[in-house]
Amino acid sequence: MAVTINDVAKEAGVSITTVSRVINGNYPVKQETRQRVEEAIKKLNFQPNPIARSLVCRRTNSIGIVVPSITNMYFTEVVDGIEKYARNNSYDIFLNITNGDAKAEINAVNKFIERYVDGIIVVDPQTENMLSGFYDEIVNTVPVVFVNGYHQEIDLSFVISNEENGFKNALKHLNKTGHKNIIFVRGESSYSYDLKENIYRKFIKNIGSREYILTVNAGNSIEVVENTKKSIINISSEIKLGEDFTALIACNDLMATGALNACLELGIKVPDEFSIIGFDNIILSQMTTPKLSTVDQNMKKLGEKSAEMLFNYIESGYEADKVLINTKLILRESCRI
Amino acid sequence: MAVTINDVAKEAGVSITTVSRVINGNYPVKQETRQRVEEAIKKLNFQPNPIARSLVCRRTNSIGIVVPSITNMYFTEVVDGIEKYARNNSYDIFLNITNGDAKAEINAVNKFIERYVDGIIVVDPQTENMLSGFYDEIVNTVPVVFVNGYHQEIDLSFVISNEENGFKNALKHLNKTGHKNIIFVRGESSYSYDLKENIYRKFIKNIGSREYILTVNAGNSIEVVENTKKSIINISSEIKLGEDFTALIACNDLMATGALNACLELGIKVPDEFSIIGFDNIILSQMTTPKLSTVDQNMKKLGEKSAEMLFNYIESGYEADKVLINTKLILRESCRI
DNA sequence: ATATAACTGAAAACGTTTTCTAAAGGGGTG
DNA sequence: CACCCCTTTAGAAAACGTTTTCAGTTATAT
Repeated sequence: MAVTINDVAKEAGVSITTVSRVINGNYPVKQETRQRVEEAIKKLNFQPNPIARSLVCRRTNSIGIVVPSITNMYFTEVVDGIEKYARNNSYDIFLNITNGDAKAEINAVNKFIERYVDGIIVVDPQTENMLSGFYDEIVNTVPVVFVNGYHQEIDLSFVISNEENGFKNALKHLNKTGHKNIIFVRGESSYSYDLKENIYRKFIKNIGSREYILTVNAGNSIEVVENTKKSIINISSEIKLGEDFTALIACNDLMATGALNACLELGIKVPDEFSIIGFDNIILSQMTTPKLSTVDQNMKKLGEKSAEMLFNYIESGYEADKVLINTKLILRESCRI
Repeated sequence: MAVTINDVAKEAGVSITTVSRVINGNYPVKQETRQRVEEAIKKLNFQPNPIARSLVCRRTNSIGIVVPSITNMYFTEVVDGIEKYARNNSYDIFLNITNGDAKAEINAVNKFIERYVDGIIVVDPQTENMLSGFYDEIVNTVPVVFVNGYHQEIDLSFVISNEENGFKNALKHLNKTGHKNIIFVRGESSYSYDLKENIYRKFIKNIGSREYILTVNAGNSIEVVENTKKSIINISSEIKLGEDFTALIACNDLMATGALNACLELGIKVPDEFSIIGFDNIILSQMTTPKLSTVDQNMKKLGEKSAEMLFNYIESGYEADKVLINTKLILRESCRI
C-alpha cells in the first residue's frame, strides 16, 4: 500500500542503505546520488515508517503523560505546557487519565513502558506509589519526571512548585493588610494540603492569633466548590465572618471560589468586609467577580519545564534534578491591597 | 534487554510460532504444550513487543485526538469522554492540540497517519479544512470521526450535538417566562455561532420583538469572559438592561459568565431584573453565583459516542453515520423559571 | 605505490505474525 | 492388516520496513 524505502531505492537506482543514509544524513553520500534519492523521495512522497524505525532504533519519539484528571483546570494547564513543549520538539504524546487512582497510575506507567515510550511524565503522583518504591525500579527502565506531589527524601526527578514560599507570602500579605484571624480551608488528604496546614499553624502561632481549619469533602471540581460553599455557610452561624474572622486562605482556587460564592450568598462584601486568597491561579480565578487573589503556580511552566527535563534526561541518560519553580502572589480584587 | 518471544520459546522448548499461537489463541495448540508455554511466559514475565506486532499487523491499538484547545472546559470534557471509552477498550490515545489553527490541524492528522494510528477523532474541525476537501482523501487512509463543527452537505462520520433544538428551547423558555427583548451574544466567526444567530433572528422576528446582536472578540477562555463583560458594560449606556432588554442568551457559558459578571458590576440583579442563559453546560456554569442556566451538550457523551463510532468504524471498515446527540435545557438560577 | 578517505551495497538485525510445509495420529475402507 | 485420507499439531522461513554492521570499491592524498 504505502510507499516504502524499497520503492525509493528502485526509483533512484540505489540500495536501500543509501536511501536510509540520505534520510538520516548520518553518513557521507555523493552529492549527485543524494540528489537522485531526494528527488525520488519527493516524487513518491515517501514517509519513513516510524514503526519499523522504532523497532530497530528502540526509540518512539513519544512520551506518556499520566495525570489524575483533565476536567480539573489545574492539570489541564500542566498538560498544555507539556504538549506544547513536546510538539515543538516533535515528540508525540500519549495521555492517560487516572482519576487519582493509585492502581490506575501504575497500570498507566506499565502500559507506557510496554509501548516503548521514550519517557514518562507523572503529574501529581499518588503518594502511595511514591512510598511503595514502585518507581525506584521503573526509572531503571525509562526516564520519568514527576510534577509536584510527595517528594521528601525521594531521589527521583521532580519539578515542583515552591508552594511554601507562595503560601507564606499570601499569609503575610493578609496579616500585613490588617487581618488577624484567618480561616484556613483544605481538602481531605494530600501532601500539599498537609504542607500548607503546617505553614498556616506555625504562622498563626507566630502572630498569636486564632486558628480555624476547615476541611472540605473531596470530589470533582464542581463538588469542591459546592462543598466549600456549604461548609462556609454552615460555620457562619458559629463564627462571625467579617468580625471574628476577616480573611480566608484556601488550598486551591476551587475552594476559594466556593468561599466567594458563600459570601455572595451571605451578603458579606468581598473584599470590603472579608478577604479571600486562593491558590494555583487557575483560569477560574479570573472569571469570578470579584476576581480572585491567588498564588500563581505557573502550571504551564511546570509542564514545559518537566518536558524539558525529561528530554534532557532522555538524551543524556542522566537522571534530572529536583527543580523548584517559584510561585508568585497575585493580588486581584478578592482581598485588601 | 527485554525478554522476547525467542526466550519464551527456548524456555518452553517450542518454536516461536507456537508461542505466538498461544498468545493470540488463534490456532489450535495441544493443551500440554500450551501450559508449558504459559508457564514460561509467566516465569519470564514476557510482554509481546507492540512495535514489532504493529509492524506486521498494521495495527497500533492507538487512536489520535485532534482538539483545538485543552484549557477550554468544553473540549476538556469531550476528551475525557473519549479517553475513558478508549481505555476501556484498551486503546491508547495520542493527543494533539491545534489552538484552532487549520494548518496545525492538518499537520496533526498527517502525523497521526504516519504513526499508523488505527483511527482519528477530530473535535470541532476547522470549517476551512472541511470545505477544502482535505478530509475526503484522508478517510480513504484511516477512519476519522468528527465531533461537531461544520457538517452541512459533508458526507463524513460525525457525532453532532443538536444545538438547534437546545437553543430553540432556551429561547422559548425565555419568551414563555415573559421576556420579549432578548440580547444575543456570539463570537466572531464559527459555524455554530452562525447557526444560532439564524435561529435567534427567526425567533425574534416570529415573536415580533427587537433584535440585539452582540459580537464579542475572540480569545482564550479568560479573554472571552472579560471581553463579554466589557462589551455588556459598554452597551449598558446605550440600552437599558433590565428595562429595554430583560434577558440575554449567549452562544456559550463563557460569554454568559461574562454577562453575569457585568450584571454583578452594574448592580443588576440576576435573575430578578435580568435573565441569562448560556450554552454548553461546562463545569464553570455550576461555579458561578447565581448558577447559570444553560443548554447541556453532554460533552462527555459526545466524546464517548465518537469513540464508540470510531471503534465500530475501525472494526467494520464501514464509515459511520451522522449521529445527533440531544441537548437539554438546564434551568438553574440565572433566569426566571 | 600506498595509506586513507569517501562512497556504496549485501546482509543481518529488530520482535513479531503468518504462510507454507510436514509429521503424527485417528479412523474408515477394502 | 495395509492403505489412504483427514485432522491436529508443530516448526522453518518469509514478511513487515527500517537501521546498522560489515565488507568492498573507488577516488584522493602522501
